[in-house]
Amino acid sequence: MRTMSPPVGLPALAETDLVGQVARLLTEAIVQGRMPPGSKLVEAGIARELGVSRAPVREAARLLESQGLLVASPRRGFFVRQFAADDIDDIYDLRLCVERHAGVLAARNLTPETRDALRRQIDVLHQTADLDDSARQVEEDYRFHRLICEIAGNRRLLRLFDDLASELRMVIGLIGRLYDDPHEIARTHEPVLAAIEQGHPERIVAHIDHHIGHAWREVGRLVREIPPIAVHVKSPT
Amino acid sequence: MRTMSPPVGLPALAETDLVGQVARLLTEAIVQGRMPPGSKLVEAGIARELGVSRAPVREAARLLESQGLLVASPRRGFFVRQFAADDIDDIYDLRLCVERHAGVLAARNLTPETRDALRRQIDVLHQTADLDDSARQVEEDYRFHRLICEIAGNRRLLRLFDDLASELRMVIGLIGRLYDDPHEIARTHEPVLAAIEQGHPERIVAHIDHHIGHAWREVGRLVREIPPIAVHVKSPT
DNA sequence: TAGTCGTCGATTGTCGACAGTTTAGTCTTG
DNA sequence: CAAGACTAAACTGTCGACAATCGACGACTA
Repeated sequence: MRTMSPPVGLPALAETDLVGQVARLLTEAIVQGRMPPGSKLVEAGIARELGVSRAPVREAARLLESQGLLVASPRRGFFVRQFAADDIDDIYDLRLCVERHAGVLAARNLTPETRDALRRQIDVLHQTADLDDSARQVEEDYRFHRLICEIAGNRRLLRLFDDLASELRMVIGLIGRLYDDPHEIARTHEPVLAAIEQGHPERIVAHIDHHIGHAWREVGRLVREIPPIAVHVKSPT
Repeated sequence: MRTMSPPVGLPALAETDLVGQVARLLTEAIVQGRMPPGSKLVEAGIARELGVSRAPVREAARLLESQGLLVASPRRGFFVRQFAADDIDDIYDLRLCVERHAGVLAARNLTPETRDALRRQIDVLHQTADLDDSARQVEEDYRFHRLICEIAGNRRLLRLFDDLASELRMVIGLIGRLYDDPHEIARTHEPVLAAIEQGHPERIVAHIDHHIGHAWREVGRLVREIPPIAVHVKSPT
């Protein structure tokens, strides 16, 4: 009798994963603000819109639930997660914790190739700054930070970063525009990279603290300014 | 003026959340090693055993998938996650990152009550050490570390800790017994608490590093000793 | 008129069924 | 005897259906 070989993490050849596709679409809709926080996810509606039955939609919703983008309220359905000011603080606090660590690890693993990748991404940030495309700017910003986590070489850390980023994208999306001066933001990434190249843990942490701390304060301020997050949407509590 | 039904202390009616119950049972079975890593989750089997249909089982499986306890292999089903030595390193690395941060935050938020709670938990650890109940010992150990994360006051950080703990319990469960001298382990928690009471971030980090680093090396060694866990298991019983 | 109760449409939770795929076991062939 | 082909059983992915429940609205009462 042969032992059945369990999955070993190779990229699935055929992307026939319906649940995965639905999950991706839902995630997109949520972080882009098309499904605002507090709004109800009507299973039948989504299913009809996508031309599938409710089963895959519910399974996808469970994935997002475990990821924190949706909250399940028994017998009332799934609702898009709402963020209070506390949540912003929790997220940024954790992000700070994660990125500090990632920065130190990245410095340890840095190769000429990965260093160039980081530099190129800063170039992209500068180029994007001219486009006046806020969403794109935020996206490229995250890509830089994500690169650091990739270089750190801890897959679980990377996944955590992605989860946090989803939530932050969602918050930032509903704030509207974030950057007053995209070029300024692009520049503030440079000392972070410089510190990583130098390799002094203390300097790395200090610069990351400064960089992310700034975003934290900025987002926190905006969230507190616009506390009534809309809306006529039905909330689960 | 609105006449809301005045709260009369009724214990929120029994959780009829079938999916949640199934998820809890599956989690338990996995971390206890009754469903060994690599084994296949046969939906119909689980469903029959629990007296439900496959739909709730699949939804529960999606929750565990997003949590990392199961991996989905399209058209082949769900499998209990397998851990390689790399995974152990990733998990402990992240845990270290998280607990350092939690320790510093906990020191900042420490009150007489929370300090006493930590002390009491160390007492429990010493008492449990006499029982020669390895599983219980591991559980109480985690409870101490979890307390620190609770005191830190970041809900997302706490959830992350719980997720990591699930995975670690699973690994430790299949290693078998971990503690040579439970009393020794209990004692090693004391300097951590002392550092938190003192409140010097550097001391806190240093002691947590020492404490968790020790576990990391120990578990890593054991995992490398028993590398490939051959799986002939087709379905859990 | 404010608050409560009853009714009805809308939605969720769960189930059983079916088609298509994977797996295990057997047989064939070089 | 090993490797490959073939067959049957087992399993997954998805669907549609149905009962239970929720939320909204209007009728009723004090």
